[in-house]
Amino acid sequence: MSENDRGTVNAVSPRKPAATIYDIAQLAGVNASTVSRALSTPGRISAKTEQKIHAAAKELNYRVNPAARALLTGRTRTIGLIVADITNPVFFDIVRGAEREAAEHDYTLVLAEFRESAETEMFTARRLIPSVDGLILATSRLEPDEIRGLAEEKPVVVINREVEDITSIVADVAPGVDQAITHLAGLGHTRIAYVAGPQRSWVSHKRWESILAATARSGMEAVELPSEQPVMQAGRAMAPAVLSSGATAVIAYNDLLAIGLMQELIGRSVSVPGDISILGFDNIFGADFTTPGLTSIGSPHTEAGMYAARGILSILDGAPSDQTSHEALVTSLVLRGSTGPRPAV
Amino acid sequence: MSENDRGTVNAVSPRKPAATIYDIAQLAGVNASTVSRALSTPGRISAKTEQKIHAAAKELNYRVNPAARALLTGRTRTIGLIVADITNPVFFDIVRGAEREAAEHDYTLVLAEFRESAETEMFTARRLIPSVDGLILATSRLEPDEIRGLAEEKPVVVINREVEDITSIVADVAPGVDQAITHLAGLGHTRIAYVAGPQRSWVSHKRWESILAATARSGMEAVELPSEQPVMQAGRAMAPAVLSSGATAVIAYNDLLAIGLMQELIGRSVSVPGDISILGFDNIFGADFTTPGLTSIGSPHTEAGMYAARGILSILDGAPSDQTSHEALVTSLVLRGSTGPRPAV
DNA sequence: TTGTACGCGTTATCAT
DNA sequence: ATGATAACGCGTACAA
Repeated sequence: MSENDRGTVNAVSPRKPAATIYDIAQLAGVNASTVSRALSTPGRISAKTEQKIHAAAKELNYRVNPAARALLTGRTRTIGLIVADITNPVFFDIVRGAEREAAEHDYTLVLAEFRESAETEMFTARRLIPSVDGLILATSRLEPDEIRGLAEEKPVVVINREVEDITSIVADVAPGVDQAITHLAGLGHTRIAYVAGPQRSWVSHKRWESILAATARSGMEAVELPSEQPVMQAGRAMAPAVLSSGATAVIAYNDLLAIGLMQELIGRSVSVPGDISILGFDNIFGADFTTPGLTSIGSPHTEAGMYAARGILSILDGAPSDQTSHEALVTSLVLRGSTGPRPAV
Repeated sequence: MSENDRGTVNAVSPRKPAATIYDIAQLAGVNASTVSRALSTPGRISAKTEQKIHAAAKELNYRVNPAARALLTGRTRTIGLIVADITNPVFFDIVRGAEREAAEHDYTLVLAEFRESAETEMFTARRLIPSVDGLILATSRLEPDEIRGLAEEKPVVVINREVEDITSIVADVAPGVDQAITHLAGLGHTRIAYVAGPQRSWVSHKRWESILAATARSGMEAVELPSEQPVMQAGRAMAPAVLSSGATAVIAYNDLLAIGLMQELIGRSVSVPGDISILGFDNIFGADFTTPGLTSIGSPHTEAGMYAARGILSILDGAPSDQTSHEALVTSLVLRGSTGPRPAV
């Protein structure tokens, strides 16, 4: 019954409570509303009292209470970013870009990862959406309708996906693929294999279509080889199919597949790029760890994250949300050692 | 003057405002406070009205307004994580662990990156601290006093660093190093080189001390070689020093150094592990991209992030904040192909 | 068991 | 130019 009963309270709060505008008002000898004005609408106040108020604020180490402000304004100055897998190297550049752009505009990034089903993703989105001003979905497995539903509550931007009525950030694959095919054509290759990603992957199809178009333009042949999963092990497993495809250059759906394939080929004493050239997509962290380094068609992931955050901010500023803005977001070829001249027959 | 003047407003808010407990109260025909109780203190309410309220809440798709709750309770259910560099592979596992643990307890992770000076870090911390319940500093360059100052406002936990009076999460290097040295001893090595990290790095010294102790115990020699920066290029530059050191096995301060060194050695036709064995620290993403794969002394980064978040939560629950809790957080050896028998002389 | 009333810190609308 | 006051949504002590 004693006041010591709730020992937990004491243990947490030798912390001094944060100063409020009332504390400042008292210290500066003015009204709290004057303090608020001095701090949020500078210039509307006599220079002298403004001085005093700022001095008092600094002395008390004042910073606004975001909750109080949010309660009134409805804005949290926070952007949520939901990714499937934080440790996927494709994502941390996106995270970085979004965080950078947010911080630039004095916004804060809230990050969440869903590792399971679309159900988990929806759960996560629902959990986050009340506390953010907008939501970025970096690799959503949600249905278009679900995404549009979220967008009715708060601004939503998707990355690497196209959803009607939703702002989406997608890098244009064509330039990078064109560079890659031109590069390979210049090296004398005439038959290309594409190790595809997951059947359901919209991105994988886009990449394949782009390759088809570019090879056709260069008078080359292209063949698509289905793979199991976009991971290294699956890449290794593709070696036989690749070897029997007759292709002298392989483009894999992503770098992990490419690296696995390359390791397996080298393990079988197939020279890369002597006997076969290998390219990946994404230019992930570590693509330069391999020997030879992996030539890759890279997307500007950081920029994608930045544009996504910027998209949220501009919707908050009143822009329509259905504009797809891939402009200025293009892939490009990153040349390393895994591509070389077509072997003499 | 017309009501169309503020066109921006219209553009943003075809969005329906979120439902409040008042909306639920009206729909269920009860008072708002009853709704609040039904939702936050289940059981204190007649089963029948509780049913009605929950039904109404579901129908209106109600979720609490975090700002309102935070204003009242002083808790945001949010944990801030500040890292120097999101794209450093050591960090995303930390991020993942912290996010996972936070989500587990219905907390949300706020992420911020400072890429510059300690000044930027302090600025970032100050920006974040009003809106979070606690702060994790993953690689702080702040002075101990600065960190303690932050800890006066909100719970603070540091990772990979020890600060007096501050909960710190540091993996115990010894077990991993012991395993590594035992492994190398078993392979016949007797002279080890340590390619050190930055002079000022507390972690690098710890690693060196641990190596010294372990090698002494095994009757081996160890020599420390200073490097410029913990990056691949610097690792490449270490090749001559390593070769002239007389060591048959090298442990690098981190995997990037190790990979750079390995690439350079292989480029000089030095066989790895035939002529020299190489180990790194951290077991980063991509350590298996190299040929041979890099043997590395790994830390459980995900767990570190989890423990850090858990530390914040337990301080919030009333635990003292000065307990250093490295228990159960130990390094271990991840064996790959870059280590092998000592070459015959 | 349920309703009433107040306060959290801030901004905005009045009035002075 | 500045002070007084209401309002944001929620939780809770108190009253009924």
